[in-house]
Amino acid sequence: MWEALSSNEMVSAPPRLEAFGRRTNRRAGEESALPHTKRVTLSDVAAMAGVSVTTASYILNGRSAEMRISGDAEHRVRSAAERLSYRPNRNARSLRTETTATIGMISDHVASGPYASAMVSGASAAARAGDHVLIIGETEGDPIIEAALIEEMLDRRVDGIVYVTLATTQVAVPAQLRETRTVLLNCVDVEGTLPGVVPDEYRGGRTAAAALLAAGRSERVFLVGEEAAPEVIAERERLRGITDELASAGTALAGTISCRWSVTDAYAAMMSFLDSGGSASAVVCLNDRIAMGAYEAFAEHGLVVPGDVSAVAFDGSELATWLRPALTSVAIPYAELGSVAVEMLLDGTGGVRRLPMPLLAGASV
Amino acid sequence: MWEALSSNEMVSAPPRLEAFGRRTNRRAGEESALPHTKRVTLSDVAAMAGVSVTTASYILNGRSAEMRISGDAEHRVRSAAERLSYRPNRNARSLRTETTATIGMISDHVASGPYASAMVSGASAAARAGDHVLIIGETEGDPIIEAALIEEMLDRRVDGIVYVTLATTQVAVPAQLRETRTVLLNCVDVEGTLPGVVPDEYRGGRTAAAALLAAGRSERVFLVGEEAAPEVIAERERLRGITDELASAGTALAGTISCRWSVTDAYAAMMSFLDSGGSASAVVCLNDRIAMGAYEAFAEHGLVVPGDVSAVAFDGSELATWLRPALTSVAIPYAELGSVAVEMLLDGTGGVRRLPMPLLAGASV
DNA sequence: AGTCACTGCTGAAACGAATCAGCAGGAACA
DNA sequence: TGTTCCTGCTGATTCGTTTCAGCAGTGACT
Repeated sequence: MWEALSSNEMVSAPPRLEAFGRRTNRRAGEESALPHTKRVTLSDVAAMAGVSVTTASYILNGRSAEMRISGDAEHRVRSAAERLSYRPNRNARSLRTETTATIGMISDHVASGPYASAMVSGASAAARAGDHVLIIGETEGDPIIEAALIEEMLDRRVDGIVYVTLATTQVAVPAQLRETRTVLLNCVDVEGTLPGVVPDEYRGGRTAAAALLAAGRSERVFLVGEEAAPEVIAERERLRGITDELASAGTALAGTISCRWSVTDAYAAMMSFLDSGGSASAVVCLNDRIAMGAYEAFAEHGLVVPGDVSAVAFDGSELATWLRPALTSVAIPYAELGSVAVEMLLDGTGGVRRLPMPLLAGASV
Repeated sequence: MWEALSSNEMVSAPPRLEAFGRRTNRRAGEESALPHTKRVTLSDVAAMAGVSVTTASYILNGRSAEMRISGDAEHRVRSAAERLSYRPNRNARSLRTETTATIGMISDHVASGPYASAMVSGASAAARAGDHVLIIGETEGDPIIEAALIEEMLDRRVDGIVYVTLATTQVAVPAQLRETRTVLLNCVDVEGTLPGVVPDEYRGGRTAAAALLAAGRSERVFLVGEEAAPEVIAERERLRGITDELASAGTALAGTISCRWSVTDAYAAMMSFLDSGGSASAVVCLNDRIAMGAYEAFAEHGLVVPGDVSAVAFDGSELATWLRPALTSVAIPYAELGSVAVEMLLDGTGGVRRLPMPLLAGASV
């Protein structure tokens, strides 16, 4: 019914498998030690099925209807591909199509630190769901490494780049990023043009304050944490949310206990606050570690959480569940941030998305 | 002195830059919206320098001496490349050379969890140092995803794969991994053939025990943690190290307080131990979280660390420094594990390397 | 004058897929 | 008996590199 017209004198009978396995070794004496054994190519499949490479390509790319390929040919090609366990060479395909099914992820300290690495796995999962893979690179905050990594990714013709920062900040992104599709993750573009995704810190702030208000703690509420650098959005927005929520209940923060965002600093600051006669009915800690430091200071002063003093924090890390009593914390949805960023990249969605920060209820309020 | 012989009728005078910028747009009416603007290719560089593509390639690959290229031609090519800011297309190069300067990293839960993500950044840094990039994929422990990811990476012709597990285990790796160079990270091959790198858990165990002995705690020393699944190496080796070290001082473990490796479980187990009249001079906790749970139980029983009871643990996570008093912990060198794995991959080193687990001294002993 | 070696390059063929343009052969129609 | 249309394919080109094999031109030597 059909004629084999393939260039290398093949006729209908499919050659034996073993023969094929070897045929692909073109040059003699090239049995490399460890690396890739020569893999099956499309032309092997075509030859085995007795069709042209063109036809095989159309079939395997699902264009057989459009190209009016007979069911017979289709079946022969598919089973040949199966028997040879053919897998297309992505590099060759990419060269031709200018798409690589690859997403670059450039971060400052995300993968290294334990805090936000869920962004990586969220992104990785979403990439997989969209039939892409993730190339990652860490700049360690060095602009030179950053530039090199971006070049590297552009050289590999990634389909897009996710640019991610550990802290929720405003960033001036390197100009090269505008050469490809880019989505910002956990940061926003100073110029306001690039799409991105961040936690909704403002509403998170309101959530935290609302939790305290619901428990009747509206007086002597202190904020614990440091005023952050101007490019850090998180602190400013959270504070705005807290203030607004308290105001809506006719009250306000009693003050700020200033400290860096670490356990030991928070412990020290809270100790000196308490030592000097300070008294709080509730504290809003800017992250879970600060809350841990505060807990330690409370314990040392015989203060019981939540009886004597309530605490809410931000992050929703595992640490919050480890403390006794478990800490009520407004969570940063890291994994979701990562996956949404990748989805936006693949969809082509624009604008800045703000993801809700869910309240992780503990027993500290 | 030289003649321009390039195929497209170019003569010596380098054409204007702008002309080149456009020349590469072959088909008309193809100004795509966002994605890659057509990039400069090697033939653009060659044309501008008035040499053949071959010559340009040799020069830019540093083979000019070997190929006897004149300094003049070399200079012209290099400056053309510079002016056009030429960057080679990695896909095209990979297609020809069968090497991609890419390393695949397949993990079960490494990137997602906060614990071991430093392995990723260690690997990423080492990859960068070796002029490679890292493609990551998370299997979430699912063998189907795992197989798909490995295929994906082989399709992309990675130069090698780092196979990493969250827990230090013995694994039976998927057969496909043997198609490429593979290094195991934080796990060892059941068959014993694949190279890999793991923490030296046995010596880590000795280190932990030695720290207690040095402080004079040799009696009533309890192990806290659960007997792990048989494929988990960490627990068994640590225990062997602890036992041997104590034995060398003529003593032995007083017993095991069994619990899962989490804060709450450890707290509960330690509480019931203490409630039922148990008494320890020291505890060896199989990880930092267990120690945190133990701390909480000690505090509740009015026991002071290290006065009443000493504690050492394993992991060396940040948590150890957050506790009061700071926990003495035998650290898992995650970042180093990651970088060593990549280096082994690039070097071609074989065998299983065991990295020392440094003692992170706190104030708990 | 003829051979030779050397210098400084170049043409063309890969690599593995995607895709445009077209071509036999048969059926349908005038 | 042509012409046209449809079916079911295929050849050749392209993507951007690397690299093998070879080729003019020059000077040195016999």
